[in-house]
Amino acid sequence: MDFDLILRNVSKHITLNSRESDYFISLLEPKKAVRNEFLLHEGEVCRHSAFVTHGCLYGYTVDHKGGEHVISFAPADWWIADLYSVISGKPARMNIRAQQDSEVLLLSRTKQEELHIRVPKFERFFRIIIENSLVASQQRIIDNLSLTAEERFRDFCRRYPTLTASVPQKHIASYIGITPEFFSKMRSRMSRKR
Amino acid sequence: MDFDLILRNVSKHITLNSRESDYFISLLEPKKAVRNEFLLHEGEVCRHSAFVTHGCLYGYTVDHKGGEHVISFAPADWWIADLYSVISGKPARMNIRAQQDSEVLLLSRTKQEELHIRVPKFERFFRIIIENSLVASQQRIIDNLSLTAEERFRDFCRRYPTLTASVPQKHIASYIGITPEFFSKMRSRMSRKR
DNA sequence: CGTCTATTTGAATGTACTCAAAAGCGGTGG
DNA sequence: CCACCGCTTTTGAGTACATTCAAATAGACG
Repeated sequence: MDFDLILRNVSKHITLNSRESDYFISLLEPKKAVRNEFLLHEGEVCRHSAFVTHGCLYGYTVDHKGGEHVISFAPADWWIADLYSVISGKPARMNIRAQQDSEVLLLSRTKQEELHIRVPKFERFFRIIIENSLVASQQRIIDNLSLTAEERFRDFCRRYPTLTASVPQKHIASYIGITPEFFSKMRSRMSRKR
Repeated sequence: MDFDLILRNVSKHITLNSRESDYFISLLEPKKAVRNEFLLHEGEVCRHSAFVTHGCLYGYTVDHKGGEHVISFAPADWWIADLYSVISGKPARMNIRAQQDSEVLLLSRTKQEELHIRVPKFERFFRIIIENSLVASQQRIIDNLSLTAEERFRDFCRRYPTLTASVPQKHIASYIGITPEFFSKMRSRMSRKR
């Protein structure tokens, strides 16, 4: 069933009875996205969080010189959203796109708030999810400040072995904060040395 | 009173009656720290979140080459902790120190969990606090990837006008991700140009 | 005052970027 | 099934932004 993955994801942190599960599922809106389709364009208000059940999405921003910066990858079993926009109701700064044909479950902020009221355990669930994201986000800041590009790349490979093979190199380059050209040179240097 | 600031901080997101306020306050442990005192050493387990009532703390990591990287500043009315360590119970990667003589209110993770159970509203409070931190943290990643050092510095001045004057330049340099030497040159270049 | 740390200045260097162009690769249509 | 088109990756030359190391100067605190 399509909802198995998300229910297992939720049950890592809180325990639901079947009424609660059913209610939760009733709030979710399944959606398919084909390769390269946008789930969110910069400038729109982001009204949903997306849980990925199949495929992979990614979020990126565009700077004032037109450079694209990949902020996050969301393979199956991950959540993705422009949290800034979701929280504030202001236009998103991020674009969210499907890297491959993908399927997601959308949870609107409105329904999420209902959920918090009807099943307060979910307040806890999302607190924990976001705590973990914050830890990861802070670690990424530390890594960007203290590691070389090569070390950041090795780290990326260790942490996301699946992604390393399946996403275009230029997206990995962008994620670790270097240009695709430099990334290519770095890789050939790395393989030459060992 | 010493607890006014934290109660006003809490009331930005949830509403407490006086019994709840009193209970909350009873969980807090006031602590003074003199200039340069450590509240947390890297390697220790971080068991508390600290709310700053007076003064200013900062958190930094040390990389394998001995370089220090300021991760966050916490002036009055802010929270600070090594969240990674608090959540996981593993040794902290961060050091937390007082920049000036400061006063904080400590909330241990254990008591925080009690609090979540006895007054579930606090689950909501901390979710919101952490959501905001995550947004800020992601924005910092974006800025580090897309802005020049000079732009990051201007941004820093806009966002933390108070800190700009009161913390040593080398800490600002570290926070925005450059060396103190380059920071100094950059500043003189900036003032020469305008 | 004197000491210690923070800041400034300078010269040499390195890491990563830009721009340009070639090569590779995948998907699509004839 | 092959040829072509567009996009990704590679390669190279020149450059810029920021670093390192060393030393001088300035500030803060006891």
